[in-house]
Amino acid sequence: MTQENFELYRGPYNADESEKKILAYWLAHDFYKPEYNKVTKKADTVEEMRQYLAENPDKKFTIIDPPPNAYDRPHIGNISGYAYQDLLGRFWRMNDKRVLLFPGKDHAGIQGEVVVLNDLFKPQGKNKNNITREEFYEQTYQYFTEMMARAQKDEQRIGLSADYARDTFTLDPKIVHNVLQTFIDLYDTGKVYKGVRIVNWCPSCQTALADIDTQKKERESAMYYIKYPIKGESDKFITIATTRPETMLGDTAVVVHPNDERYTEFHGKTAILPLMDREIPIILDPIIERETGTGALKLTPAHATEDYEIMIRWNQANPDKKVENISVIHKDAKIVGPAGKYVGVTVGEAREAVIADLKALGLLEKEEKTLQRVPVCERCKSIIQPIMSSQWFIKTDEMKKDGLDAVENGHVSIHPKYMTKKYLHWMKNLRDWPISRSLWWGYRFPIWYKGEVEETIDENGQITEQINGIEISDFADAVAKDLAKVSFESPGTEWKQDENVFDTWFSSGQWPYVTLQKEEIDDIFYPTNVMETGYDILEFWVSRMIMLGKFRTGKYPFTDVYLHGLVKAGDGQKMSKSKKNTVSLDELVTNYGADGLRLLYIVGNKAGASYRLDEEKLKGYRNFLNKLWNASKFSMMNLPSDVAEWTDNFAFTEDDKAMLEKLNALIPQVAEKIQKFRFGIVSLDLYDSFWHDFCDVYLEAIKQRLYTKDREGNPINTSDEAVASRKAAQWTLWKALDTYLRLLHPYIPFITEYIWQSFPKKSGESETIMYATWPTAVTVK
RNA sequence: GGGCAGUUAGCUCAGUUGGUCAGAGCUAUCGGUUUACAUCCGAUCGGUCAUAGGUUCGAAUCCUAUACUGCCCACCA
Repeated sequence: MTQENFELYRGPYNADESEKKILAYWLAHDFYKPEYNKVTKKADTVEEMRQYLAENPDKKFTIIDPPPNAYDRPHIGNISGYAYQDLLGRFWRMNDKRVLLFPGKDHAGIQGEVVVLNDLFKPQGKNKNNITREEFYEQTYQYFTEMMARAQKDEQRIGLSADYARDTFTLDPKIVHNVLQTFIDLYDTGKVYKGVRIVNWCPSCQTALADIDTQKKERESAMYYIKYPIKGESDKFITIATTRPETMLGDTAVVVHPNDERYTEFHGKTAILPLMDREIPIILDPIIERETGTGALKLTPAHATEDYEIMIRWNQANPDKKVENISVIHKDAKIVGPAGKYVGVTVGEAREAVIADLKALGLLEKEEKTLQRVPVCERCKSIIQPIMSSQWFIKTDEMKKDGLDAVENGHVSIHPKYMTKKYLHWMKNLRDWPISRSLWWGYRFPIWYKGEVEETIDENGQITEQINGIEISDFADAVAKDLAKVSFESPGTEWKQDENVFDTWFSSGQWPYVTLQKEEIDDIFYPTNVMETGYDILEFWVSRMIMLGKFRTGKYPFTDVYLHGLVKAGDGQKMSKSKKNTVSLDELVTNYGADGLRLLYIVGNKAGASYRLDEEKLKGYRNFLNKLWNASKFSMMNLPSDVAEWTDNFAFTEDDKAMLEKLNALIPQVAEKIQKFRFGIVSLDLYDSFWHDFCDVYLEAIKQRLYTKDREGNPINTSDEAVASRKAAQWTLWKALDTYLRLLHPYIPFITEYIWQSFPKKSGESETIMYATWPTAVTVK
């Protein structure tokens, strides 16, 4: 690569063109690899790197880049993360560390599946009913592979100096195997179990949905007030209010607030469930709002999420007076179980019949019109039925201890600090983690059944599971009866694999070590140093990485967590396609340069704080790049090519000394603040110092000393004194610009590299500024 | 309802161990420059740092309360 390619052309700085040239230069070398050896100026072998880092364990710096959704180009928010990750990487690289930024792409579970069903399969007239699971997986994998290549280009364009040769997809076979191994380890150590739990069930898609996969829809509905007689007191009733009267068939209790005087007389008594004539206890829970409805809640634990929670709470506090749950709605949204004459009809039909029968009995006190917000399936808009279903869980009681220990005892620091409270609050309230999802796109459970698995509801409303027609009490029972196995491979042709896939967070929660293990460099780079991500996934992702990392490797996966704020649209609103306030990455990079955009992400911003995509600021940063460009051109017009080699005692003036002193103060300040994750704040000082101290003050002050000709072209400054003064100014100018370029490189890598290419350098100096060393103070005499 | 933040010049925001911290950029007004600068430079205007108490020799900075704003979680029987 010759210098002609990087000449300081006339006119304003053209960021787009210049950055593309620099990117091509970087990518043509091994600069992004931690194997790069700045002494030999080529990449070591992995073994040489291993050796070197074994002898110099403090010389490594690792960030695992959060993998964005592979099916799309990274959005403005993902890109902002890269700016911070890359800043840290470049800073430490200049500070003599072997830096590994590890890129990846996520398969994105349910979101990914929805996208391919709409964008890939629907246009072909295909859906999950007319293709096989294998076809689906194969085509989707192919589609994702193509999309990932595109996403990688965007990462490169923003300047992320990641080791792209190691770019890894979450469904890479090696990763899959390793993630499944973790599940098997969890199973072997008794930390995973299959249990019955309430889930959001979509009767149309025939799948369980995570809360996040549901939407709320408003609809006209009626509130029914139903009188439940009190046992042994024929003239007394307790009235409940409900919008879903059909669920009363599964009622197992009535709940009131313990301090509600209206119901004190019923404490400990029993109500008679109308229509079913079932005796149900009246229990207490302070979560009940006395003003809502009648202040008395009918409890249907099998078909209402909150009721289920109340039941769990009550049963834990009252083990001797446990409340049952009774299922009366099946996966097809029809009535089943101990529901008498209503069995077999749909939920809607059951509602009408129940109301009619209550009226006939005189137990319907009144009904009122009301607006109800019902959960619907995000995909097909069907109304969700909460039902009991068998799901896989991870026991979190022990992992939770690790999760707390990591942060409470300072093994992992969270920036900003106040987010620690969010984390601990979430961790303390953590319950067992349901990890199965009824999807096709993801890691299928390494669980095999000998025959079909069926879930049925018996005459008592209890879920029972059968394999090949044989009833089993739980998974361990199935294993004991040789009806189920945990294994990577199929145990035989008659065995069928569990239909579920893992929750995406189960796999991405293992990302720091599975990536490094795939490359067989985990012994070198694990644990990593920093996890840099958005604060919105602190609980979802960071916490899981900490717990699973400790479980699987015995070590916490990183020491610092930096949480960036979210980028909002120019109007201060959250960016979303539906609001039409998104801006394309291409547009921003073309107009302001990747460097300009990086400055927007970083300058003046702090951890956890959101900020807006402000065009005015971007223009300001573009001007800054142009200022740097012009100041550099001016400097080089006035610098002899051998200035870097000068070592004389210079005749410094007060201006020179002031400039060098300013830099001496700035250098450690920038380094210190970056190490404390305060790089956004200190960049203001750097920005200001360059523009003001260097351009406005120093450059203007030395112009008269630099000139060798006047306006008419006559020689000036020819005396010995003037020559010595010019020399001091030239050297100071060179030293100052050299220092600013280095200090600025982690923030604006492209333009600093571009200038560096033509900048006078000492012999033996790094060809790329990426491996130039962080500046040190100059002694001024 | 629970949790976490924010409230500083017209606008967007800095100000982390309480003592040159009352700031930056943009905007506005005025002046200058064009042998680096789609310009750039200099100057000016502008805030009782949400409100009320408290701690302190001293508080934008710590504590309490109040009022707004935003985000996350739960829920609406």
